[in-house]
Amino acid sequence: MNNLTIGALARAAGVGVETVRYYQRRGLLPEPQSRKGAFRTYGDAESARLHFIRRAQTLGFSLDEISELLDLDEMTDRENARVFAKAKIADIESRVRQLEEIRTALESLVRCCEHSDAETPCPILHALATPQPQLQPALAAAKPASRKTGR
Amino acid sequence: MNNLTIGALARAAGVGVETVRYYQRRGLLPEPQSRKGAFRTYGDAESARLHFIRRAQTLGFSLDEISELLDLDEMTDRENARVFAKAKIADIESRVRQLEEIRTALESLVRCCEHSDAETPCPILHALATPQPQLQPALAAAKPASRKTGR
DNA sequence: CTAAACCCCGTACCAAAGTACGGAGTCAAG
DNA sequence: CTTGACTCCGTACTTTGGTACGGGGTTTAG
Repeated sequence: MNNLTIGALARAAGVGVETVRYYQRRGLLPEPQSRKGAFRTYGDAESARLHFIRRAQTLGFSLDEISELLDLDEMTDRENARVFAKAKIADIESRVRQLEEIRTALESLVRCCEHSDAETPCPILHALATPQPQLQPALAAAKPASRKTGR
Repeated sequence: MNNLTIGALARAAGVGVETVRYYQRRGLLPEPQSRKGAFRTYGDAESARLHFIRRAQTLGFSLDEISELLDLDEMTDRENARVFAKAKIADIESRVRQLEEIRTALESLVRCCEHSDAETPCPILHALATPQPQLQPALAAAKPASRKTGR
């Protein structure tokens, strides 16, 4: 319940005031009811939400997807929430697997070059890009909208 | 060395022809020298590169970052490549850690709702968004450019 | 009480990553 | 040798996720 103004909230999350307002317009952050005089005040809940949004974003989730993730929290339909959450988990696991493949390749690159400063090429990333079984958007499970990869 | 036209290449990666051309303009894909008549032809190298780009993208890397990753492959300056690669590895590990936190939270959500279909709220994501120690862009380590999170 | 710093709200503008379109040339099948 | 699908190239438009600005009002430190 630490009462923050929009500016303090924004600063705490390392974003601009305008960004906070933008998220409010998008419905990612609620417009708070509490006010100190004419100014809105924000508490820990909003702050946590904002931090979550930024974190999820750096991980490649779009604001729409983040919206879905946040909605899980308020869902009253437990059955549905479970299904949804499981889809998200699968998606996340797939991301982790792919990141680890890339990391492994980068590690080979580092090791490969460790003791030689030759100028021979060292095509590691080549191995990386092998025929992945075509990653399908597990995220769009419930809503078929947005991203169309094929055309 | 399977000779593909741009259309076949694009289809194989699940993108549009325009996207391939866009990547060429950005320098992510080379414009091939080989031609069959008046039409350019593409081989496995280009195809692999394209697949890699798409994969990295879904993981939240920007095209500029992907460009850097791909450049590692061709770098002759081993010393520099090593440093660069290590920074990328650190970044990837941080991403993985964060993804796993989110997964853990989602799993709690699933378990928490497993046996109760009550309508009480179940604020799991709340726990997720706890005061993360301010994620700094490890990616911008070598080049301070682009993303300015603070203002 | 006043000045600096901050909020409110609206509209406009921006960069990244495509996507669409259109006219012209080309290739391959029938 | 024509027809349909595809390529080439250029320019223009779109969506996403913000930023910037400007004209107010408000707060609070001095």
